[in-house]
Amino acid sequence: MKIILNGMEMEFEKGTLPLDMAKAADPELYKSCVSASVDGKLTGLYQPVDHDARVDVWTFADDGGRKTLRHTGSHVMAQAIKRLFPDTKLAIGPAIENGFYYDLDSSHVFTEEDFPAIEKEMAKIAKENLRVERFELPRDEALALVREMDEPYKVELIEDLPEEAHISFYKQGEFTDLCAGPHVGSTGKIKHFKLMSVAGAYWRGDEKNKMLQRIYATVFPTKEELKEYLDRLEEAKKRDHRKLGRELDLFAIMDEGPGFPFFFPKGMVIRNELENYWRQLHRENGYEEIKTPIILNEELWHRSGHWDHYKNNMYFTKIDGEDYAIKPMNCPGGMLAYKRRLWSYKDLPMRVGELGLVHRHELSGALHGLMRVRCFTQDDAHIFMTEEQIPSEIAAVMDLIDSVYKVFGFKYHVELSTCPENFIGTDEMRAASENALRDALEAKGVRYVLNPGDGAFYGPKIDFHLEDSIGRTWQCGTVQLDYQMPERFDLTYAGADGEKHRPVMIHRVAFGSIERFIGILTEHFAGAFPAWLAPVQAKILPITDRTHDVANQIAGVMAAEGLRVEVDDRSEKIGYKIRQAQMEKVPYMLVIGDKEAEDGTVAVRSRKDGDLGTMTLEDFMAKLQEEIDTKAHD
RNA sequence: GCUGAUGUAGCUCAGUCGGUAGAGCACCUCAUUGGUAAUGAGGAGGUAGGCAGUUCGAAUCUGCUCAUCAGCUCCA
Repeated sequence: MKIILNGMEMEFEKGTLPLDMAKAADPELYKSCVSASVDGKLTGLYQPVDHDARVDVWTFADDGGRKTLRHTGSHVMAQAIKRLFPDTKLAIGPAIENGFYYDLDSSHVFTEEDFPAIEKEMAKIAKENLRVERFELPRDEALALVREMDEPYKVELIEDLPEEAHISFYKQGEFTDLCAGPHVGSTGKIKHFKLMSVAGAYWRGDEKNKMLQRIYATVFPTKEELKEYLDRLEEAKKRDHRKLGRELDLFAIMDEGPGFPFFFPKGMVIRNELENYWRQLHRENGYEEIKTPIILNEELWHRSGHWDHYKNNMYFTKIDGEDYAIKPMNCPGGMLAYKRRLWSYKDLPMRVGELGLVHRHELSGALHGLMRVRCFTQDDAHIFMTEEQIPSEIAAVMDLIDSVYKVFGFKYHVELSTCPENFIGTDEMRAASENALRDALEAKGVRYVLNPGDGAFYGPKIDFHLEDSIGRTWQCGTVQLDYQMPERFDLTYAGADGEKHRPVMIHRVAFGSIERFIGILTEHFAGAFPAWLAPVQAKILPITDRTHDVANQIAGVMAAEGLRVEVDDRSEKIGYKIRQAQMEKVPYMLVIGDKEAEDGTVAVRSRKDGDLGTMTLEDFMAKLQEEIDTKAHD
């Protein structure tokens, strides 16, 4: 039969294993191969190929290889756990991004203290080097087997499969598990592993179901790769915005206000610079700005649909005996602002921005530093437009968001969420709005993940996701197309025909929330903010008391130009002052000794490149100003 | 909200068997006036997250509660 093996055309006997194909093709590949796919389907190295096919053999460097090794890792862990805690019932144990997990139901409550024992047993299983063997059973026999094994979760899984399905199992020594596979050939491959954490997880991801115990772990082909991964995690922890926020005195969340962040003077500098940038950008792109109240009466929220669909996340209050709500979103206020007068089609598209403070009652367990809070400021805007204007406005918003992320050097991915089950509009509106967003993505050639039913109750959305320091992604920007609110609020404009027409609207944010964005930014730059955002742009460090006056003069000149400077005039040695400024991640340090004081120069040190030598104050200021104006970052 | 873990000085942490707390950094004072990541000496700083309980005695054991961390669910 004819096989295209990793792009090479080759000839093999029917029934050859991908493993043997690799062996014949390339000894290097044979040594490092972990898995294989046949015609794009991941089936491993040990399922014979009996027809002409494209076979790709994967190493650990490939997704398929990683997935396969880690999947076997989860079986080895499950086997170890079954040996140590025999009454444990197994649920599911897939490979994930950086490792694998297994969901377990056990009378034993697993804690990290159990890890060494489990790891020891896993090492033993690796040493036993058990063959991992696949077998298939018809559905009824498979059911009988898992019933006999007393694995209720597996029974449930099989019961959901179609009658005629043939069900695959993998067996290694005394351990057998229902599993689609594939796996590596033997447990001896699972050598360099580590159990990471235990957590609860609902059976089948549904909070109405029983909560199982999930053990996270990882496995790598070599000791070095495992160590490198663990080191990288350690490094990433140092970038955690919660830690840096405290160390750099930017922001904090106190026990007295869970989910309600405080911003300190240095954090406020960053926040204000972001807002200045935002305002300028939006002015340039034809946006106006408004501010709507934080508290509005309850009736408004009935009209908007929030009462029916968002009540659980809202805070309420009473004023003069009347019911009021604290806004969880800015749109109803924006609707009222639009309705203040009649508009003409000539006024559209109307782009109205608002840095709006919203409050949402998030579940306590969901709170996470600045990333997930209970009050935050959205850099919101509502665009009111005619239907014809939809494509160009969506495209413009996507470009705007892209340009914002480019300024910071962010990579991001895009997701399209379609209307949810509780969507409040008609089927036509659902189709029109979903198509408009899909068309916009496709016209731009943007690759996206599809999330069916994840949109807002009033419409579908395109989300922009940014990564945090340990690879978790957070939704920041979003573009939502909405036919609903204009309907509910009876928004109109006068068309060229003199008749009233209904506008369509876009809800959109670029930062998402200023708080979350600052959290992501802090981790992205590891606290070393570019000069335009840095709370202190230059720190002036006199070497002795003799140069204090000159240092203060320099600071005065710079501050007069709007630069953010501090003078460290403590009687400490220069090395100590530098160390401290360096730890504060101040972009520039100006060392002022007798020499500089006499010449009227400054000795410049950059936090990144160290000593830059001596230059005139004017030259340094021009350089710094240039860096600020271009929003340059490392 | 759910599962598990954690909570000692501003920060990072130690504290054995239950006998009312200790270090480093930071802070303050004094001396030192120094050239690119830590000068030295001294001082101040804590109702042990909170509330109960057990005990002659609780940071330590128990219960409840609050907060945080990891994950699930949910979301900007």
